[in-house]
Amino acid sequence: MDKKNGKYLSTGEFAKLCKVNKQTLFYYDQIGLLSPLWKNEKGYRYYSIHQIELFFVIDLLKDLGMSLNDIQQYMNNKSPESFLSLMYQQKQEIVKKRQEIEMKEKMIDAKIALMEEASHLDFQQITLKQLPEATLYLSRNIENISDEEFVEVISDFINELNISQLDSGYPIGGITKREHVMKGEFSNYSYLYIEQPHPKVGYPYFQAVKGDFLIGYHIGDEKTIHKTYKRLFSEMERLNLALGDYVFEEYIYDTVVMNHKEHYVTKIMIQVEQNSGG
Amino acid sequence: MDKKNGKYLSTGEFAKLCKVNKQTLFYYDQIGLLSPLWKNEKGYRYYSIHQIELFFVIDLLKDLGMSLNDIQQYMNNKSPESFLSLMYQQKQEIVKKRQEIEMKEKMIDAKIALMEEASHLDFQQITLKQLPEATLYLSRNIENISDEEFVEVISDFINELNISQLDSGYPIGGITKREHVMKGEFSNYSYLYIEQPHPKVGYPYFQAVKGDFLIGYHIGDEKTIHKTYKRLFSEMERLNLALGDYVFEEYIYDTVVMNHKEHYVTKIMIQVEQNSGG
DNA sequence: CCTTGACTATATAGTAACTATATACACTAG
DNA sequence: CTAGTGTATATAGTTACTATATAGTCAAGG
Repeated sequence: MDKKNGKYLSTGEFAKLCKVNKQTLFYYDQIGLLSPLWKNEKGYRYYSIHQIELFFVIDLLKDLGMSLNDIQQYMNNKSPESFLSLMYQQKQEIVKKRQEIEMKEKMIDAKIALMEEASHLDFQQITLKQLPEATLYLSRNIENISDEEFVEVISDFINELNISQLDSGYPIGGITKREHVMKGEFSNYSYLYIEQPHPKVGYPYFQAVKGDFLIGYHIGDEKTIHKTYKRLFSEMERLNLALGDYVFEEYIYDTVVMNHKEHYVTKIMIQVEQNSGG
Repeated sequence: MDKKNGKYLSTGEFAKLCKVNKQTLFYYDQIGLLSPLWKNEKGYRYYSIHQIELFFVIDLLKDLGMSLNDIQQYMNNKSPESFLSLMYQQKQEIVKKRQEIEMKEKMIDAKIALMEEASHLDFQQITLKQLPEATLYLSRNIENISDEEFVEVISDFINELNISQLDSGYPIGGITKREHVMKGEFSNYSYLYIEQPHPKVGYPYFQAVKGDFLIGYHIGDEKTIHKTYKRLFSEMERLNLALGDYVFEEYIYDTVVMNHKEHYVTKIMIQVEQNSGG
């Protein structure tokens, strides 16, 4: 693997092989990270073809998030043993990175699915649907809490999602109990939730009640949501339906895709039952 | 999902929730990427809890390699449609990223395997082994080429590895034909090669001849490799073996783990056959 | 022999996206 | 009313390049 000791590569040639800017190699030489095997009397740099391997390792470590400084620490202290232990370390790093990327890919998939679905919806329409069982991750109970507590809860909830890698990319929703809805406290949520399309085992999930839901959409600020609830209630009456145990609310369009509150869209899913005395 | 319109978050609180430096939020405000919902008369910033969603999307896009400038272009031009097309775009990006990471993980695995193996070797030992079939990716034929051509070939080879994602992390080796070895031209390689432990389909591979190999290690500069060949040849004579069709050479320890050429280790694998007139 | 063009070099400044530091004002608890 | 924590702005520093300006080198062609 060393046939042609005679031929060395100029900075330009070596840069092309490494697929980097020539300036980058000047820089690496300057900081002493990767210097050419020799310089001629005019200061011209000449790299050996073997140095490409070294560059590739530097590039790999860089990609894995190591700083040039840390890489240099290793390079000043090369040995098969230290390289091996470095590789074991980087193996752990890359596994974490891969898992993060896989999660982000799922998040993107979820956002695409949500947006595609939304694009085919008529927000004026009120529909009765039997929803399939979905797995939800819940916050702790948040009935009747104060503003400060609410912020704390949502912070904790988001932290849990981060730590346990449960941010599926689906919106965070709120669950309101029948008793609060009856009193007109539409936004007195009992729980926050996030749907888990690929549930992991070993976490305390809330299995969403499968069942019939009346689904409608509120367009505009949350403050006027009672109007939409009113429309939904009349529809329930028309269809001879009774309010079930829970109502689910989630944003379809929010600050991520809309500039003004008037254009936000909230999906309201009211659990319903056939009225006994039909 | 909007219970507590009353409570806003200060820069510090919001930063904690986003898991970033407070300064970063100042910076985002300054460049107009993410500004608080309102500022009070003293200049204090107040963020809505909903803005966390926006931050998460910014963070996601940033992780996927978008510049803050490009993210801002989107943010100035929000709509469900543009968000959807952005997500489709980013889906492609992340698939590429995932594949790259998977490849790098395999490279690290390969380097760990190689280093582990090497650490258990006695480089003085000459051994006779039956090697299992391995899949190799070959360069074009490079017999008797000039220095300049050699550099060109190795450049092309490395480019192919990059383009076709065939850099397995295994060392690049050289194959010498019997006829050149007989003439003492140990480094007049006929091909360069790289082992493919997880071969992809649809590429023109060279299936390494399964067979018996005499394996020895050369320590030091490639220039003195004839000495090691001499040792190997006497061993072949002692064992009554004849030279087979090919010899494989690859670096075990090189510039990546050693500082001086005297410590480089080259593995020499000579294909052998039982002498007919034993 | 001279010029042209493509290379090489150094030195310096600019870039993105923070990050740290210095200084000053605000608010809350004891 | 002061100490401690928070907020703000302004400015400088950081990493890993990247671009620009200026100048020397070299080989080929006229």
